[in-house]
Amino acid sequence: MVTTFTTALVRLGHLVQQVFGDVGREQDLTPQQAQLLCLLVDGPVGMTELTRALHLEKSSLTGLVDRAERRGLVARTRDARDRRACLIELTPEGERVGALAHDGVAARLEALTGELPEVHRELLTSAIDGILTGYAGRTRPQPDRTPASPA
Amino acid sequence: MVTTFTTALVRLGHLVQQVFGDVGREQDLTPQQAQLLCLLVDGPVGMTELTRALHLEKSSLTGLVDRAERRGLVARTRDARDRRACLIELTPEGERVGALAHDGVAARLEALTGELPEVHRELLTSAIDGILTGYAGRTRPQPDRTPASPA
DNA sequence: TATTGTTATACTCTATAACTATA
DNA sequence: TATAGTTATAGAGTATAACAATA
Repeated sequence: MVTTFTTALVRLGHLVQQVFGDVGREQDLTPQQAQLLCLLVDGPVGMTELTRALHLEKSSLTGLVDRAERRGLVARTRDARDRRACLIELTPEGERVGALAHDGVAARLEALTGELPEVHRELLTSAIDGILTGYAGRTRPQPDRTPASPA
Repeated sequence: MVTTFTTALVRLGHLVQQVFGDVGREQDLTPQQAQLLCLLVDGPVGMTELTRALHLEKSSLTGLVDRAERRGLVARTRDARDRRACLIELTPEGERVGALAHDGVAARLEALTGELPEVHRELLTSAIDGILTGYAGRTRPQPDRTPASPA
């Protein structure tokens, strides 16, 4: 079915988006809201860190958080140490929905990959790890036109 | 850095989205337009087939094609055999930009994965292949609540 | 009747630029 | 001055429902 390695990667990317969309729809969340909630299940996160994790401009994130707050899923709290900053945390309802979304994504991906031998899973995990490390930092804000030289 | 396999898959999926965004930006395309153009580089495709490939409602696709058409990147042609249907094809400008986007995505992904041993690349490719086969068909339109039984 | 695609409508998502408040 | 976040604005993306044209 799939021919080249890069084609496989592209399709996998689409699949992951689709999974977030499908899972989000079950909880009446947009894919973006589902991703946001999944990021917050481990505890409060600041706006700046969220922009990096979601690859969004800060104003885009403001809107995303606004809508999630309006739906009663998250809350802003001022950071006591830096009064410019704020932390985004899940409300009780956000915790509930976020956990369902998080587990839903994990369950779907587990179901899809459950037949892979554990050895392969570990191998692939570390391989992906290396890929991710390679792209770290080279995101939009830096107009870096040397994609082939990691130096 | 990455702990679980599913987490790795999710991050890899986000990376692919990011690559489409970065590449698209260079050609002044939105990520969605970049994906559309990449799908059309092999030849004209009908609307219905595009909705499946992009996982969009038909009305959403109408808008996406409208905007791409307004930018002179694609053109609609009526299907002679079925006069309800139409085929979407790239304009000369769309061919140029689409090829740049397509090659840009491939180049970035190749650069990121170039250091992986060929054996791992093949393993990852076939693993993704299996994953994709598993999810095929079970998309939004069918409210199928049995994710574990491929029957 | 069913299918292909569009239109109307209402949100959501996103970026750029300008701004406020704090560091 | 620099950083954290918001506001204003404009455009793009998306889904639902109703529709037209063709099969």
